[in-house]
Amino acid sequence: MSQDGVGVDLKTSLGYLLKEASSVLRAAMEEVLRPLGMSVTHYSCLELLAQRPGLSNSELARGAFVTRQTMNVLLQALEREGHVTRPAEAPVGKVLPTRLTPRGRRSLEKATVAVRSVEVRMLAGMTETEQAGAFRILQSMIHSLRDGNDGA
Amino acid sequence: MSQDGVGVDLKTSLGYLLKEASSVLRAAMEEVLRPLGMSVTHYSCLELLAQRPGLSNSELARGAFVTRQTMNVLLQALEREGHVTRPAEAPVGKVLPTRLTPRGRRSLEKATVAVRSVEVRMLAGMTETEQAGAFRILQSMIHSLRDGNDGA
DNA sequence: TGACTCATGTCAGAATTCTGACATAGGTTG
DNA sequence: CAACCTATGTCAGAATTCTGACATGAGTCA
Repeated sequence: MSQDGVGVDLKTSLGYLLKEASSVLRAAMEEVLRPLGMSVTHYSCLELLAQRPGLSNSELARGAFVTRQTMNVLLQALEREGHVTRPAEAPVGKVLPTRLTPRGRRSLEKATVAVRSVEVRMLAGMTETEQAGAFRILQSMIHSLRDGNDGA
Repeated sequence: MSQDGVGVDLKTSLGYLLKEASSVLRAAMEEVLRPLGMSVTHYSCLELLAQRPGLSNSELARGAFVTRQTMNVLLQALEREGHVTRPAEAPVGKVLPTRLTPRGRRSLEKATVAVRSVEVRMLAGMTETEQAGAFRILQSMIHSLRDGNDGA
């Protein structure tokens, strides 16, 4: 009655499982980051800046999967706490390139260790081949959903 | 510089990709549900009730990956709009079994069609074998993160 | 050059979700 | 039976994120 050919069976739905996995991952990350007084978005922002210094507010927002307004709020807090710096005026256009301070880098280091432990735990029991397969499949899903044709 | 052996390289991180996939999926679902005046959590709740009638508030919350307080707010709205019904008093304990009304069922039907189109699009380009592999891998991740053991 | 379009940073208010707290029901254990 | 523990439903307030809106800078095109 619930799946008469038209329903979405949650027990076998990849979308539902994806949401569950994401939820569990987020909870696990929050758990290890809480003792450091850091949220997941918080950490994502610092990690992005470490790997790609000089990212703008909007670029950080896209990388952390939040709106640029949300990232702006976070950046203002991080700036106030001395974890990141932004020039008072934009070198070009309106884009303000953001950079980690030494303090932000130290803060990130501890967080990275914690997050890495979660990622290692998540990958436990998966072979390298399986991990590569998972990577490819997730990318396929993302690509299919992004380049979406207009709804039929 | 960014991954001196200790960093988490976002470009190759399965956790990051998982978050991205989940984000894109959510956006795609919101896009098709918006014309129906329905949110993802909204839809999740109705779909859960269709497949497992009589679920309690707390069980629905776990199934939709939100807190029971959040689900309670949603259920009160759905009840007010006549999409679900709950008995005034608990048959046993404090648990209030929730059920879809005919109206809720009709509302869900439209949403299911929309969500199904997203899921189909997401799976485009994946063979049945790949889908089965993805399913197994996601379950493995969830299991490993839940029971902190290395699932090896 | 001027009009148009797009992306950005930012402020403000709304919506959503969460954390904290409380009372109550049921099971467990001594 | 009594004490304890867990789970549930619910209220209230806080935190987070989002949508709407505006001004500005850069690129495009006629």
